[in-house]
Amino acid sequence: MNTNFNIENFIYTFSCDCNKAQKKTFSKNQVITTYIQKRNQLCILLSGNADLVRYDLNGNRTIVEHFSKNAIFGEVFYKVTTNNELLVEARSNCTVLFYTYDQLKKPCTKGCEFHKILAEHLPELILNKITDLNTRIELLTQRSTRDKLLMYFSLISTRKLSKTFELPLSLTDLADYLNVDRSAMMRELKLLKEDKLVDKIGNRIILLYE
Amino acid sequence: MNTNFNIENFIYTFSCDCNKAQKKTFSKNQVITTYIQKRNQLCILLSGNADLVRYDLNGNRTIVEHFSKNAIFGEVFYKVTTNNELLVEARSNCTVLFYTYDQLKKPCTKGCEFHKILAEHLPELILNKITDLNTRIELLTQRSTRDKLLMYFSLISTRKLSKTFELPLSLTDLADYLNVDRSAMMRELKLLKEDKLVDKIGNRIILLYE
DNA sequence: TTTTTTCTGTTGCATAAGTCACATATTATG
DNA sequence: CATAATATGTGACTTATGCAACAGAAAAAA
Repeated sequence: MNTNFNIENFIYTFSCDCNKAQKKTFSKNQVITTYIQKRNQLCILLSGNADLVRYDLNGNRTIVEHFSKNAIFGEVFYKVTTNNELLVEARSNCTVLFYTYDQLKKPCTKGCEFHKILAEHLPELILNKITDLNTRIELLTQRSTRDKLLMYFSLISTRKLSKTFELPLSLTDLADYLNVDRSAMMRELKLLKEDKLVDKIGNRIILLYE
Repeated sequence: MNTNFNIENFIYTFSCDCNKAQKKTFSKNQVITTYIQKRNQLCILLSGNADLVRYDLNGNRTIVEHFSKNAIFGEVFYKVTTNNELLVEARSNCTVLFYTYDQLKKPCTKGCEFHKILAEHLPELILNKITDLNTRIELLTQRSTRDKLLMYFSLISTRKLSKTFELPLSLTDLADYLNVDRSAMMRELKLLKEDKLVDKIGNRIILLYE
């Protein structure tokens, strides 16, 4: 999903005269930013994991996107105007770079190394984001809870190169990510076990098919 | 959703020595391309409308994305490997530019105008794509068929700046786009009419709330 | 440690949404 | 124009999923 290029190392190495970007750290469960459609904010996640979470008027919670190292996110990408609350929440301790789109758009007048390297790698980061979003859509357009679970497991499985893996999410979060009711998801999980398609020991998933 | 910049005009104006891009035209319902994960294809829709459509093993059809003028699409953005068939189908007559990602990535050695302008505007096109995808996810994560319909109508309404508008899709396609069963969607549409939230005369939708 | 909070696992019940089937309307096509 | 093909609209029935509620396990906090 993510590039091997390590922006963080580079950030630590180089300093940039013209750089208006802010670097901040967050601890688990802190709110990194809210989407309020004005600042054209663009962020890069240097380390840690975070989620874009939506709370709707009925109190429903949806994990809209999940971000890991090198993910880009922020208001620039989000023109949807509903009344819902959109927060980026840290899942673990995080380091985040804050830009505005304008800062990134125009080339650095001072010709500094920092901007050069960032501009060079931004297209790749963006490309990764698009494939992530497409994968997300693929997941959400699965017809049933069962299909969503199976596809999610399959994605993690290929990422980890193993039919056995730890769930990177709590089951509560997984339900919010797959956009299904938690108890309904638990029921389906049980049925998958009964059908000998999937086994689950604690946090560990074992795919039994193929 | 899309930029005001008109690539097509520009394409007709400039020619490019180094340009390996192919420009092709398609008539309604023709298949523009299939996603087969090898060629790193990247396409720009110069004119017309097209859909990325998925046919799954149960014969279900899903409209994954809808593309209009200046939309970019192609395999580069799509790393999902399911057994499903992924086709881009022309909804109307279309003109499409075909690139590979490699062609776009490296700067033109001949320094021609064509590449310069394209490179200049590509970030904006990509940004638009990301907001489109985020909107798509927002739509798909609506809880109920009713909510999906209401959000879809609201999107078109803001785009058209009017509470009255023609549906740009057939109802059959709309169901495939919202990822719901067609007859269930029809039922919900009837309920929305009964609840005096939405009216529908033929192809025309009238939003009655607010 | 103890206490509190969050997460997991499960149930009964209600209901939204899918399935199938068909009639009519509308749009393509020979 | 006639005929085929596709889209719309609706109803009866089934099923999947959501909802509410609770108990025990695990994790976090005091």
